[in-house]
Amino acid sequence: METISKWSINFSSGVHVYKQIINNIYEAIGNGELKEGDKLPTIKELSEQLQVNPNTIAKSYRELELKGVIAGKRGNGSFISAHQAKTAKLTAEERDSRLNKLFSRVIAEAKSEGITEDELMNYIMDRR
Amino acid sequence: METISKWSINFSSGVHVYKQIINNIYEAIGNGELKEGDKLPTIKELSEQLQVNPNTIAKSYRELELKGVIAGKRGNGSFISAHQAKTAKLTAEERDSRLNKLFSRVIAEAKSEGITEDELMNYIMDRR
Amino acid sequence: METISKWSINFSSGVHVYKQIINNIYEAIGNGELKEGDKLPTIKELSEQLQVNPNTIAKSYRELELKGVIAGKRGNGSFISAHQAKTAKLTAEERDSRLNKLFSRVIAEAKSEGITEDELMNYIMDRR
Amino acid sequence: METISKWSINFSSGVHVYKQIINNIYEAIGNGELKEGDKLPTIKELSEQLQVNPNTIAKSYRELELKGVIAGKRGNGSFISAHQAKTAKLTAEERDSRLNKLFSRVIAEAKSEGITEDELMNYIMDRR
DNA sequence: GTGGTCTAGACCACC
DNA sequence: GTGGTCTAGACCACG
Repeated sequence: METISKWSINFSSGVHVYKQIINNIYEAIGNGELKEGDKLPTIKELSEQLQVNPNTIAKSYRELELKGVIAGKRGNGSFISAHQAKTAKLTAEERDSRLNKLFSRVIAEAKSEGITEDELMNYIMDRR
Repeated sequence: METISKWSINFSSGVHVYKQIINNIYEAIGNGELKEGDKLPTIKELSEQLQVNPNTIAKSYRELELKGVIAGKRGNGSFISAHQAKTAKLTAEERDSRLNKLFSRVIAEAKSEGITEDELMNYIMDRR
Repeated sequence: METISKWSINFSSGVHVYKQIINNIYEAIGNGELKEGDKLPTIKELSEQLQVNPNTIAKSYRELELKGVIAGKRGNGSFISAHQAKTAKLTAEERDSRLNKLFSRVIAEAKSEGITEDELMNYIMDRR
Repeated sequence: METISKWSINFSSGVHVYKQIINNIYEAIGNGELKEGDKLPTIKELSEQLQVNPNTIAKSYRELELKGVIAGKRGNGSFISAHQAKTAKLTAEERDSRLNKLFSRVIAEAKSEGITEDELMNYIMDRR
């Protein structure tokens, strides 16, 4: 559960917060950081960690429960459900296509903010 | 202008429509599909093509105009502005701050498309 | 917050309503009536007080938010942001460019209120 | 007519272009640069000088003609009308009140763009 | 309840 | 005909 604590929410990304939480959970499942039967962080825990209102976390969990990805045990927290519902892996082709689009956007956006492509790349390298 | 017509909107991705439009435009600029002085599709055109309310398109265009990325000419359409080194030389501090914001936003959006942070990083590394 | 309630809109001045609202906020900040962290009137409040559609107020607030002047907290209202030296050190060139734009804009707005360019300049000289 | 040629239009001031033109004419009358019987620039002349569409100039002249401030002579241009319709001089008090508001806004707006009050004042001094 | 997005449609400034 | 403002009102995310 401690490894999960690098989740982060961007409040001005144009992506709904509850959706970002869902996405993070999907990613963690894909990563193997969360496996069948693992316990998810409490709503209260996540709420404090991500600085997000508990209701918002609850909404994310509710939506995942509806899809059968997780299951809530009354008073015991929520757990990754035995039923798979994997992240519907993208084909390598589709993934690369999206990455191409995404990255050419990043470059343009960076430039429009006065950042060169080199500065961008250096930043990303340092970030690892 | 015909090459642009493959823009598409995902209404259930959790990413705001006006933001997706902005992203598409940044992508096209990054791609080289749109260059300085090029004419953007008319608000009405895009509105019909993407099945989105004209005001929503207008909102996207306006936000880009405020950022100086495009410029609207009444009665003539909107155009890609001269890309600016206008934001002037940034301090290292300010530059890193912008990069942080930009990149954390990108991560959120990537995840909303089913791309993990690792996949994103690997892609960028390979790209060098 | 009560001192703010003397804001007023002139619907026939030829100046856009959303711009007048922005101007009022800038004025209040310049006056010292609004300081960092202060709460702005609710969109709904201002809307009723000024007899202007809520969306128009929202547009003003959003534009100021994009510029980093204010920040909106969902369910809590909008607040004056920490005033930034965030735009970083400007080059002399860029600074003069911004001053040119700003000041020529101000002249246009002054004239729209019946103030001549000479009166404006004299006022500023006297002010020193 | 040559002295008039310092009129300028700001297209992003939030003040309608046709209104700016009207304001400029009122100011010129107030200044004494334009007196009763003086000939106004041709629509075509002004259009080229200000880089504004002739229709827009025409609209400004039409509005001034309706108010009796100017009078058009078929094929001879437009002239300042004998009837006064002065600029409805502001009281010194009212004028100073508006200038106070205006200037405190300018300072706040400049600051929010990374310009100090000193830089602003120096710029204005140099501008004379 | 608050900010924010989106739709729909009227009207206007400008070309 | 094009961009842009404003209104009106539904609906949503978030607190």
